[in-house]
Amino acid sequence: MPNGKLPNNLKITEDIIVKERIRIPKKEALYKTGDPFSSLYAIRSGSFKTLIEYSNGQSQITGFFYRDEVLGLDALNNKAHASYAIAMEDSEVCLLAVKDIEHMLEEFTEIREVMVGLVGTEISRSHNMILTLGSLNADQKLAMFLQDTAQKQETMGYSPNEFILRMRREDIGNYLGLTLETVSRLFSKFSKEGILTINNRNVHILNREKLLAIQKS
Amino acid sequence: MPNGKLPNNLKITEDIIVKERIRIPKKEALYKTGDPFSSLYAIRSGSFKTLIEYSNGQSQITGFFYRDEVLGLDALNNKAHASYAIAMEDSEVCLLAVKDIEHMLEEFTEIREVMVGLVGTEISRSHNMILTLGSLNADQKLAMFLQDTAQKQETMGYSPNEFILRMRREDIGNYLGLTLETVSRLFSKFSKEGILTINNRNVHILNREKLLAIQKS
DNA sequence: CGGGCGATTGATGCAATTCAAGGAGTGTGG
DNA sequence: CCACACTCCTTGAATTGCATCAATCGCCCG
Repeated sequence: MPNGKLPNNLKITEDIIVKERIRIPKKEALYKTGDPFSSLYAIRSGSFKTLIEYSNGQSQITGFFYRDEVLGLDALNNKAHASYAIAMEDSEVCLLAVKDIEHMLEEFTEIREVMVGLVGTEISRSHNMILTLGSLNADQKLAMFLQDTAQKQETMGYSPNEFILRMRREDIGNYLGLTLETVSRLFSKFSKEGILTINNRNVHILNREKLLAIQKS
Repeated sequence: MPNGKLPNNLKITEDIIVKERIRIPKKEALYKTGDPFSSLYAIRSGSFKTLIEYSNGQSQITGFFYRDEVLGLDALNNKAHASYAIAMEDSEVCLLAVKDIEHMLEEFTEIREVMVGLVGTEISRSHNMILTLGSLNADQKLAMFLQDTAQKQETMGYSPNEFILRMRREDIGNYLGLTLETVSRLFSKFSKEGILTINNRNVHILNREKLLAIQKS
């Protein structure tokens, strides 16, 4: 499970994991800070952003999530969500209702393994984000973001070199610790350098080597 | 378990958790990137920093850890450590040898609860770090760091307002995404403003209110 | 007591932000 | 289906927060 995905062969009693689907319209919240930890959520279609609110009203996006990824682990700590999950487009999720997560872990080896994988993935994802925010410059950050997005596209079975961004410039900037203007300028710069073309939110990566070079510079 | 601590009442068969202590001298590694996931480590005395190495040779400190905190969760993902843990002073840790972590989880409800707590704490700690790195300015970052350190001191039963920093200015800077010079200047500035006194690594916080105000500004 | 690492402080530079204006795309209601 | 409004994006110019470069100081520790 390299990317926090649930395996397809997961067949669990419905009493433990309810495969109920729910629809979340664009811009609406799947969960909010303080919501009790009642479920994990596997994305079946669409995409989400997760964000933390800071006490002065600002907020920080902590991740973008796509099909087959799992949301909600931030509530493990104290049984309440510590962040918001907002749909970036009309989306569908499967509820993995956790009536009692300890109970669930007790019963099924399969679930245990899955949970350890999911949690491990989230930890390493977060550490990677700390690395990005803490030590990369703006060019490197955006290059990293694009590589990451490309890879997620590929994982979903789409072309890694041609995709639609689901979020605004402002969100990308917030996520990377930059302003929306800087993000926009970087897209223009990368475009001039022949690394990609960008029309509104349609990205076409032309030179992945160069992107990698920037990221590692 | 608000802070990733192991409860004192933890009594588990030695076959599962070996309470063996090992000593790690200052500057030496408890584990390195790539080391197989053989144990978790509970700090019994001393302190550690954890860091990720970036492909170009730079590194990013992801956390500072003190007595009763647990290290090693970064290996959950793929059974190998993704970071370094380096002792900042002569330290002692208890090995929580994980011969088979799934097996361990299977046997003991207590361990399951502890693990969920530890893992949840690490996730929320990481998210908090993303928030700090992504959206705070230099003053706010250092204020946050000092508050955090003060709180950890208090948790350990020491005065939250008077403590010794175990790391160099360079490490604080690296951790916060700043240079060592900026950190030094900020200490001087805070000192001039009567927020604290600092002599070398001895910190005395004089005005915690002001520190909080900076952090939330 | 001397060597060396760590910390401070100053001068300068630059990357990214801020402020500002205009343009382009999207959706909605007439 | 068009017009208007609104949100999002781009680009330029000025500003600034933090980094970089550099010199000196001072505290340990052998």
